[in-house]
Amino acid sequence: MTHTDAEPGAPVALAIAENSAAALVSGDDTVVLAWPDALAEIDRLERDVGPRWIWWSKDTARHLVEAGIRPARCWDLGAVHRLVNGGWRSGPAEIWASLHDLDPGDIPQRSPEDLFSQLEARGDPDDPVGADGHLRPEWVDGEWAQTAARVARWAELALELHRRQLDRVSAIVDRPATRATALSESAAELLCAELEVDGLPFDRMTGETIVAGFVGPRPRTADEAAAQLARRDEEVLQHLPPGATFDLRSPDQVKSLLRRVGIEVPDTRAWRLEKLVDAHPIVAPLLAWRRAERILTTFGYDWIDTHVGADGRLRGAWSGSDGAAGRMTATAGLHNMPAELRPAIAAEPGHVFVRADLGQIEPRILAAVSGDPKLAAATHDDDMYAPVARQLGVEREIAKVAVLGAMYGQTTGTGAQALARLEREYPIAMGYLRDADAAAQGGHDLRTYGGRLVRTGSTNTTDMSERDARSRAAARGRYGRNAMVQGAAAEFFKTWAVLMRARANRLDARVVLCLHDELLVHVPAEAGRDAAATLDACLQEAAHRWAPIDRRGHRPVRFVSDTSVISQWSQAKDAG
DNA sequence: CCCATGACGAG
DNA sequence: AGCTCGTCATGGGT
Repeated sequence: MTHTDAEPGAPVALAIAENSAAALVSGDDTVVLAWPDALAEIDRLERDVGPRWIWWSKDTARHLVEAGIRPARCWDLGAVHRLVNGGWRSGPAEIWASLHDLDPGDIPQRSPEDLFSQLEARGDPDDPVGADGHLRPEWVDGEWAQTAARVARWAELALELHRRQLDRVSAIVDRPATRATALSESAAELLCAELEVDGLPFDRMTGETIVAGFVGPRPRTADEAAAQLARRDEEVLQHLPPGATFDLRSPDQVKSLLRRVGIEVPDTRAWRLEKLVDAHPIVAPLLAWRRAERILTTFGYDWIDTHVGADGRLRGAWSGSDGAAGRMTATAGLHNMPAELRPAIAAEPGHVFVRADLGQIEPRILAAVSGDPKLAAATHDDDMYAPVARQLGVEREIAKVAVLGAMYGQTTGTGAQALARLEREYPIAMGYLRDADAAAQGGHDLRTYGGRLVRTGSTNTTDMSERDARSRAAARGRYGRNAMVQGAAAEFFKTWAVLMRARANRLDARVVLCLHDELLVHVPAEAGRDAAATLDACLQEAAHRWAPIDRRGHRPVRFVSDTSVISQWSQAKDAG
C-alpha cells in the first residue's frame, strides 16, 4: 500500500463515494479503494502516520466517524472557505469559484429540465469543469461519485484547492492567527460530525414527564388531543364574555382580544405583556398558555419522537460556523432547549457529565483582541467588572451595563453616562469597537482577530427615507461592533472545544454539546475528575494561544471557567 | 407551495 | 441594553 512514506501532518486528500469507493491522494500519488475495505487503510494511515486529511466538507468526516475512526488532523475546505470569505454558502462550487477568482454570482444552477434532457448538452461527464470555468452542477450533485476515476479526480481537486487556500490564508497578513484559525475551524467541523453521530444523552422518561407537566399526558387519539387543546384555550378564554372566540395562535387576534379588555399594545411579545399582568386577569393565563404552547409545538412529544433515537440520544445537524460572526449552530432545538427540559439531559449509567462555561467571555475577548492593557489588567480578577467599576468610580452593575453596552452598541439607558468614562479609561478597547462600528456603517467588510471575514454588505438606501437610512446604518454599526467581539469569542470557544476533543479520547470522553460558551462532556464516571482537570487545562492552552505569557512571565489576559462534574445538565453551578 | 412576519427559546 | 441562531405559527401572496 502507498502513502507509507507520508509524514505526520502531511496532507492526504480523501473523497468517499458512499458505499462504493474512497480515493486517497497525496502529492502525485492517487489510490482508489473499494468501500468499506478502504476503512482499514484509512485507519492504518491514521494510526501509523497521522496525516492531515483534506476534504470538501463534514460529509466525508461523517463516514469515518460512523466507522469509529476519529482523525486527529484535518483541513475542511468548506470551513476554511467560510472563514476567509464570510457568509453561509460553502459548497464545492463556491469554493472553486472563489479560488479561481470567478464571480460566485455566475455559478451555474442545475435547471429542472436538465434532469430529464439529453446528456450531451451537459458536457463530458468525466470533466468536472464546464466551459464557463465553473464546476459543473451535475458533477457537484453526484457525477463525481459514479466511477472510481471520478472519485479520484474529486480528491485530487480537493488537494489542489487546499494548496490554493493555504496561499489565500497566508495572504491575510494583517491577521497572522488566520492559519491557526483555519485549523481549529476545520477541527470544529469534524467535531460537528462527531456531535451528529454521537448525539446527546437524553432520558426519555424524564423528558416525557416534564412535557406532561406542561401539556398533560400524551394523547392517544386525535379527539383526546383536540380536547386537551380546547381545555387549555378555555383557561384563557374564560376571562372573556361568553361566546367570544379568538385564535390564541394568531398574534393579530390576540391583539384584538386584548383591545376587547381595554389593553392596547403594538405587539404581544411576552416581555411587553409581563408588565401588564395586573392590568387584567386574562394576561397571566395568556402567558402561561404561550409557554405550554411552545412546549407542545416545539419541544413536546413530537420533538422527542423525531429527534431522540432508540439508543436514547438526541440528535441534530451541526454546523461549525454560521454566516455572520461564525458561531456554531445546531438544529433539533439543541441550542434553544427550554431550561425546564434540562433534567432530561442525563448521563448514561456509569457515566457523568463534565460541564464548564466560560466566565465573562466577551469582555475578556475584547481585552485580548484590542490589546488594551488596562482592560487586560481587569481580567485578572475573577469578576472583571469589579476592577472596572473601581476604575470608573461607579457601581458594579453600572460598569457591567456600560461595558456590555459598548460591545453591543447600546444607544439608550443608564449605561450612557458611564460610557463617556469608559472611553476615557479604556481608549484602546473603545477605539477598537468604534473603528468596527464606523467601518461597518461605511459598508466596509471586517475581519475578526482570528481572521474571519464579516460581511457588512452595503444595502441600497436610495429609496429609503433619511431616517430609515440612518437607522439602517446605525444597525450595521452595531452589527459590526458585535460581530468583532462575538466572532472572536466563537473562535476562542472552538479552540477550547477542539483541544478538549483531542485530549478527551484518552479518557473515552466525548464532547456531546457545544453551546457558545459552554461545553458538556460525557465520560465514564471514574474519569470524571480527570476530564474536568483536562478541560481546565485545555482552557489554559487556548488562553495561551490567544494571549501568550510575556517576557516577565505575565499573562496579559486571563480566561476563567466554571467547571463541575454532574449527572444531569440541570445541575448547574449553583445546584451542583 | 413559497415567503414574510411575529413570537420565543437559548447564548 | 444588542446581536445571532432555529422553530413553529399565521396570513399574505403566487
